[in-house]
Amino acid sequence: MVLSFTGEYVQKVDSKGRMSIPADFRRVLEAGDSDWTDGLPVPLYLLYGDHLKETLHVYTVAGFQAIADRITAMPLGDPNRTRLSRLILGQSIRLDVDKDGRLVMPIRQRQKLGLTEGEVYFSGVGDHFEIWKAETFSDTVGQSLTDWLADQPDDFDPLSLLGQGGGT
Amino acid sequence: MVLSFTGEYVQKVDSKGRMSIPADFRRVLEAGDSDWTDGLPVPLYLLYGDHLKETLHVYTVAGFQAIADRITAMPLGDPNRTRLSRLILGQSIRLDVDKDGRLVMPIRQRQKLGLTEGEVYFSGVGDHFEIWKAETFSDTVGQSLTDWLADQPDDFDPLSLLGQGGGT
DNA sequence: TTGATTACCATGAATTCCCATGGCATCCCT
DNA sequence: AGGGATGCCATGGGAATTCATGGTAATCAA
Repeated sequence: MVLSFTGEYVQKVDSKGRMSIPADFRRVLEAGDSDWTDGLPVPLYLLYGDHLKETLHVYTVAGFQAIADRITAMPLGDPNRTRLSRLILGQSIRLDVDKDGRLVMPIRQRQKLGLTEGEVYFSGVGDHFEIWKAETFSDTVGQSLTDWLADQPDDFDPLSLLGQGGGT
Repeated sequence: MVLSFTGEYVQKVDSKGRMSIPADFRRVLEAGDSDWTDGLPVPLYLLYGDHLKETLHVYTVAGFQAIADRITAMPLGDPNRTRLSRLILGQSIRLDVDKDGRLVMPIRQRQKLGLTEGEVYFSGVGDHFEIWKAETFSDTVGQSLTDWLADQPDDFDPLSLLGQGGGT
């Protein structure tokens, strides 16, 4: 897998639903569209399928295309193809980042996050990144991770959870 | 394993968060990126996951890729995979060493170390190296190591702690 | 028309880029 | 062996950009 989206960022959302996309993520989005050149708006695919509870996922054009291709490659009668089509293809939209580097998130998706105005949390996950309402993230995912860490020994190293391989 | 990051160094940090990466470490970082050639900026991955309390870890491109691969090789439903993704992939960024051999540490990571301006301590740990605020290191880790040594017999040899193995 | 979008400026802070300097260590030449 | 000459290393400083964010005017949609 290509390492692309990494890191986490907290950004503000104004009353119009505008939010700055972290500059690093914009660079990845630009690179992920073969048609993009300097000056053009930066495209992205926003996924909001029902399987995503309190978060939205963002893919580059290339990344989304790859997923779409795999879905359309499935047999026509396969019920899973239909389900995936509805969740992924049916529940995603293509959007552009404006020239100030901001994404204007449609009101429907904002509502899905329970987001009106305030802060959002971005988290890189390699081939895509997640968008959360900042509060929701820290109250749920962030908290459970912190709790889990607190239960580990003082000198605990998460990398010890990796399967085989050569570490220290 | 090939010897890579070894030794310790203290370097200055200016008000912009710039710090010289020890030349020895740069050589390792260069070698750790198969795409790197003379003249190109030297890349590295900076880890700042919540499990790292007062320190940051730096890996070569190859070293980080190896870890990322092992994470993504874990089963999708495994809760440990999710935790590792968030701690390692979500909380790390790729950075370049500038042409003067310095790393410009983003303000967020500087704050995590409680670092404003002053000195940092670098410590080689084989496949990666650690970055500490110099003061923090000497007050905590360095001190506890010194204390522990003081409790050992005069003729104590740390190598006696090694398991089995070769050598005279 | 009225609220909602979209397109355009504005700005302070953060970050990048470029150039400069003193200290060492190395290499080379005679 | 002496004496540069060279080059890398760690640091400092200023100018030029980029970022994130807020505000206002122009456009839409129904």
